[in-house]
Amino acid sequence: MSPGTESVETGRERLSRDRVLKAAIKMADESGLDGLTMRRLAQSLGSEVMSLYYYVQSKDALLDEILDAVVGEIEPVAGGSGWKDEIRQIAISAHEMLERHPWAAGLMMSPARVRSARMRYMESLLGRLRRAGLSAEMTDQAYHALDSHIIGSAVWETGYSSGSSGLDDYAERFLRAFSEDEFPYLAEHVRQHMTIPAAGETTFAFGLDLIIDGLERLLAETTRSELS
Amino acid sequence: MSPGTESVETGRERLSRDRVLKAAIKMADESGLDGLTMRRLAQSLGSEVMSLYYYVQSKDALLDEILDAVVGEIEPVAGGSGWKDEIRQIAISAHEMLERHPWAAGLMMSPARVRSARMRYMESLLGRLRRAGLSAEMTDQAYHALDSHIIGSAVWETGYSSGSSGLDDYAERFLRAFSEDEFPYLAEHVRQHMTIPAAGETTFAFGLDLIIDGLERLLAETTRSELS
DNA sequence: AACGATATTCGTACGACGTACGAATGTCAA
DNA sequence: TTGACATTCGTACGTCGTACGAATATCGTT
Repeated sequence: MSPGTESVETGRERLSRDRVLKAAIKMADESGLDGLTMRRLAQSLGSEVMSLYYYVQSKDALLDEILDAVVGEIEPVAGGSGWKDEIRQIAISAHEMLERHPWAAGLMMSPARVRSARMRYMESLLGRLRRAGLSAEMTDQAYHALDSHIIGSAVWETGYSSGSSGLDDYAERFLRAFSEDEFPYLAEHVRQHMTIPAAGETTFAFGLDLIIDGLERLLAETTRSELS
Repeated sequence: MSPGTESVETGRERLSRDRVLKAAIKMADESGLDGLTMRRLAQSLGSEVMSLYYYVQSKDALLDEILDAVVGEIEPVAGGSGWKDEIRQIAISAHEMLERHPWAAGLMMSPARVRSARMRYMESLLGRLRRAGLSAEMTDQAYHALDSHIIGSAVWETGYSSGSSGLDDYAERFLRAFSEDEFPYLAEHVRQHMTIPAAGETTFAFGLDLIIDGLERLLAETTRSELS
């Protein structure tokens, strides 16, 4: 029982930049961005608030970093399978990342938060489009269409799943809140969501293919008119 | 100079639910959601904080209300011009609303905030799709594709225009922050944004038409296979 | 082993936020 | 004038991010 022998008492390790970031991501995943508090974060690490500021300049900087960390989870795509497939894979990987870390969607909107992983992601998407034969202008538009869809879908799904308990409870209360005569289509829509469980994946892919197929057609038109 | 004669001294009128909501919208438009503070709001109305709570149950309820107010600005579309045009008009009107009130995009994501104006908007969009001949399932998917695009685009544009001063300054600093050899396509993309001013409208319409045209094609396929 | 330098952790305090509670004030009918 | 009700506000609490500087731990040198 010499002092200093049982070095760890409450399981509290030395802090580190990495431990702080990991814990922050975990907390955001579990409690959302609002649940991520410097005090709660410190507590979860067995430390005091101000200790965090040795590893992070500010909460805003912390958000920058964990955003770039999760963006880095988007898998770089293996080449050689045609631009349609490759873009599809990138988009789906991004979508999966946003399902794991729904809070990231809201952060991705800001160009002020673009860091290295995000730049690599943008570069790969832009590159595939451009090399598929799209003009610079069209690449630009296509990129935004894809990103809008990815972020917009994530934002939607987040909203729908965040209804604490089961979605059905909410949907039923919602249905009772208005007359079906007045909103017949809306009623049908809500019922659709109740019967089909977790259609997120399918719905995302539906819109994605709408966009990609549209691009393919535009591309075909362009090249055809260039030949004539 | 009898007391009580000059009833209004600092131009401060009686408060009212309407004045509170209008001021809140104005403040959110000018300063963003973060800039909308109960204290600042009271100040702008020449009142004290707690006076607001006579007209509004909580800040959260206030957000619900101003969201529904601006959603109500989306123009109901005049019928008779074909479903493609009508859906296009609804989407564009929604997009314009979100340009006027960028903060609304972030709020729209939550199904918990669906109120009457929002329900009317959803009903009209769902109705056009369904009456165009889409199945219930396809209507569902199409609706989400459209909404994702609308919200996603708004979120993007918000980010890009919120760079305080000119975008160009930011873009140039951004360009210097990385090597063009490493990110050639990204560099081109940023330049694209610098040269073409305010491409928001065009870019939005580009993606929108991609989706709508895709729906038209799917619809054609469906009806064709039904006939056979 | 002792010391000084550097790295790491933390205690205290400030101003901003949303809002609960109840008292103060205004308005108007009887 | 009085009482009832509508409207406004003062005070106070607990939350947040974080500035500042003091406390403590760690480690290379002697």
